[in-house]
Amino acid sequence: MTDGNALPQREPALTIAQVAEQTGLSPDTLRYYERAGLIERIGRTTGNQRRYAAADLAWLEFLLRLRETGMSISDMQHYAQLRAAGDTTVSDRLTMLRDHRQNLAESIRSLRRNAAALDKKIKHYETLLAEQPEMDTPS
Amino acid sequence: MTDGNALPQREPALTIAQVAEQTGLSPDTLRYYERAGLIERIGRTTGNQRRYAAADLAWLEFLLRLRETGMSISDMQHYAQLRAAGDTTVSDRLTMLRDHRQNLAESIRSLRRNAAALDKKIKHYETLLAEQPEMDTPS
DNA sequence: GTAAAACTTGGAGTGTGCTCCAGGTCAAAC
DNA sequence: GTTTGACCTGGAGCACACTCCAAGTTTTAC
Repeated sequence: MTDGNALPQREPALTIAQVAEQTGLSPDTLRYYERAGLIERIGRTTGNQRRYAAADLAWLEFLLRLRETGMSISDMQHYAQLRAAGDTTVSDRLTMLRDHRQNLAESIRSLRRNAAALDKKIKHYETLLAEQPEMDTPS
Repeated sequence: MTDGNALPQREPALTIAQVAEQTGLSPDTLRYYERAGLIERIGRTTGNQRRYAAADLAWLEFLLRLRETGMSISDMQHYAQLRAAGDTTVSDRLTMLRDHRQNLAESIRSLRRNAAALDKKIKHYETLLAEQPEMDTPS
């Protein structure tokens, strides 16, 4: 939201390939996120090529955190819209984050329960193998 | 194509709808899993309708655990093939489970890191709101 | 015995989140 | 100043994990 669209001063201004490198996303995915409205329109060179500012990077990294914790694209779109709408949406964003945080806590708990059950199964197999170490040699 | 397939005695023998109810999977998904080879062919009535035995239920529940911890269908297919191949594959299955368990541990760690970062963001927003409690009343 | 509900199959369709492509423009290196 | 590689857009295509459908059969309830 600087000017119409010009690049602000002398910020780092990374190319899409550099951002891809740093985030682990592909250039295609970066363009897809922008099209999908997860990212506000990135500043361009006079030749219409994207140049990412440090703030864009930070926002991308936040989005990645949401993604890695299982937030859907459509929820991220919603969050991005709130963010774009300005300071009056802070409490809505907080609500979204708290909800997401709770879901996350629950899914971590669920994973830990399943991990414990897996450990049991693994121990069971280990016992089996310890009792019959070689199947190749019949009695 | 029935026989070679008859129902064993007087086991519980649940219908597909009952298994769907108990596992939370849809009947379509249960049939899909069977077609995909995640489940061995389920016993049938003389009229060709599926009747699930207790062992089928137990296997399904194990599959669900793998699924919930992020194992792909194709990996589950692989595991199911090993299982169908009999006791000589126990050590291969153990290897798969250990690998999966390690991936799971790493993804739990990652989720916890992200959860901590989310907590920071949430606190930041809470502070913001505490400082400017009402935006509705301009100064 | 019959009507309604549940089940069967093979195959097509769907939502999500990318990923690839064609045809063209732009930037960097020489 | 020209070549080479990076980038642009709109749109098609893809992998995954289901989900739905049509047309027919079986089971259950009465």
